[in-house]
Amino acid sequence: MTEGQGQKPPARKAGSDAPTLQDVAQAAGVSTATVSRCLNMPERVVKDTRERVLAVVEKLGYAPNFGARALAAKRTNTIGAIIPTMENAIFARGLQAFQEELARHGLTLLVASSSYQPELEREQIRTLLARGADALLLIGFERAASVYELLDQRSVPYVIAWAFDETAQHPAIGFDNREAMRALARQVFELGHRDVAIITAPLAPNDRARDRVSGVWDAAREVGLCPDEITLIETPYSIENGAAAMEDLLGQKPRPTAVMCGNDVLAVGAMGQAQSMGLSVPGDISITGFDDIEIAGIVTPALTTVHVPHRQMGKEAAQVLSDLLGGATAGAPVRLQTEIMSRASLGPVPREDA
Amino acid sequence: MTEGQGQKPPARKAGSDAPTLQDVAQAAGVSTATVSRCLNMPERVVKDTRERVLAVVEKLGYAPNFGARALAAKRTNTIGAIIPTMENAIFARGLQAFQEELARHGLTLLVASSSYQPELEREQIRTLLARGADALLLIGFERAASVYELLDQRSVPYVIAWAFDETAQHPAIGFDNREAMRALARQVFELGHRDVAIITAPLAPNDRARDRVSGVWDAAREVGLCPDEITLIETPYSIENGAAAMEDLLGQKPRPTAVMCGNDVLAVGAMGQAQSMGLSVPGDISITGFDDIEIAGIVTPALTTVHVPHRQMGKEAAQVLSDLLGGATAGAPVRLQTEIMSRASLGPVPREDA
DNA sequence: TTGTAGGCGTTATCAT
DNA sequence: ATGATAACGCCTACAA
Repeated sequence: MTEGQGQKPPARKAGSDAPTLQDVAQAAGVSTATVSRCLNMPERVVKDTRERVLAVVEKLGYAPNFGARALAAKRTNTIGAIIPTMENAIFARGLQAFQEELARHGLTLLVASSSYQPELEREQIRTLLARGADALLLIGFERAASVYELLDQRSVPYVIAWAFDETAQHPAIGFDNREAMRALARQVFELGHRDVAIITAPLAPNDRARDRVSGVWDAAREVGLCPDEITLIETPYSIENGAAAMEDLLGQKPRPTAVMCGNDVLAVGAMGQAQSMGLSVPGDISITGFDDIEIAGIVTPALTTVHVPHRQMGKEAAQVLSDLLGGATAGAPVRLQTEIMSRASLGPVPREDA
Repeated sequence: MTEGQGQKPPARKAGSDAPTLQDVAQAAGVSTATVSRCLNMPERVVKDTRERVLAVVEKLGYAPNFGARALAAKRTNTIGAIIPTMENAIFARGLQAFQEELARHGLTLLVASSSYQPELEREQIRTLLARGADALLLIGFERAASVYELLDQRSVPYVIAWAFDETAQHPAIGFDNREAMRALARQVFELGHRDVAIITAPLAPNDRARDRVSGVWDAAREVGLCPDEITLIETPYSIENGAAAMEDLLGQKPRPTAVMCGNDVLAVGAMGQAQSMGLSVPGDISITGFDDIEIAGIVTPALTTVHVPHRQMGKEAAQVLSDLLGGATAGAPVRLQTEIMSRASLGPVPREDA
């Protein structure tokens, strides 16, 4: 020792650091190993010392350093989720349920968002893994093969949500976007609509959106309509964009009598725009949505849409991951049921008066 | 070496681990220090080797282990935020801006939610610090002194948002909830309303909600009303709860002619309920909100509410933290301006017909 | 410009 | 039941 009088090192300029295992061990008069055991395998230490140690832990406000723990244990009890955006209420709701269920299993959620950009998603996956995520929640199937290879090679458990594909080779829990939208579109066509338009989120980076559009096309063909005749507008998720898209649509020569939207937010925007341009919904024009978020039941008229069990999906996804981490082998994709919520915004085709 | 023939250790049963600095260094024929420098101080390594190293990094898909890095560097470039709930759109919007601005400064956001529970918030703060958060974003001023002491002792930079108090001893950026609500309440009283009710989020764990109620009381006193005469219902944030609260209110003896809600979500629920019970808004009853979220402009009639610059607040909060981390000394609390959005849901008091 | 080596806080394997 | 002690992956003086 070069300087031998002080008990403590010279006071640091900045505040003191967090207490460490070392600090606790010293204060309790035991080794760091014992403190560690008190925290991780309490039954393997005698009651007497355990209580003493835990008292010190409490008193010092000790919390294990996460990084160090991850480094040593190679496990973090953390699940990473990469969602396209946080601003979308449906992801928020599903994630909430996901995280509640994770907590029930002693797992923590780490969220990242990809802004619907595949490269960014890839980046975020790496980041989450570097941060020690033990498993991942992914949205939709579509991503570069190399991403799946990475996950596979590192043997990182993952589950895909918000989409369903019975042929998919990945653990998944979701619903059939195409089938759900087809069912809704059938109702639209049965009501006599033939001049139909679609407002959807951008299709390129979004397989769920594409599936929904395909569903409309399927139903169109069933009634002898050519999908090409269906005007399609792609625009990002927001009420304003929905309104702008509707404005475009209303300028078309044979004005559509029904507009099917890829989600409720676009639908609400579209509806507001139609009304503010003097049209009656569904008197002059029918509008449908997808997701059944809260606002769908609030607007006037209430929105006919597809109900998706977001919370259930989040919860079951968490269970799947927990099982996977427990060593379970991946099961077949799980398919959740959707339900058409028939409300007021979809009505029969208005009588011709052109 | 006990077994000396294989180049590689026996293949692991599970997938391979992530590549390490070691791996990159070996493949590039340099030391780990050089690889580290290539990543952290590229200018301090010659172009030739740098390119070679970075190529290997790319090829191997190397990403630095976050925990190890934090351990060694004692810095993570990560900012922690503890918000009461993710389900509230206003926090979502502000956080989004916060995170965008953080990214601009090379910082990453880590979010945790406290569910409006002080003990949980305290817990989450510890967790975020253990995870290496360099600084924190907190919502509202109210928390145990011991929490502030902890932050202080560890000299963790932090900023408080969504609230303003000129006397506060903490770095803060927000708006004056009380003053904003008082201004809105004045308009309500000026329109002749005297039978007023309040629907608010639970007050106990929420200083912002309390401030807003105080604002109404202030305005009430200004017109000679006793705050006690103002019915007050506390209920958690949700459209349905707003509706239920309104149902209660409409059963009262002198039915209120105006209902001021602590936030837009409760207001929208309240409005829907009033309408579905046959009342006209604002013909029979006026309703106001707070926050000016998107839905406020969508409902019919559009909601009179207080606009809060959530995005600006998020952005500036990020700047403050970035400055603080850069060594800047904390400035005075910043006050952002709110604005009353006069729309259709607030009208004059209906003529008496009792 | 590059390499060597010590240490960051935990866990886990051995001894004891 | 408890205590040493070697990793874990990275950063950073310090040396060369």
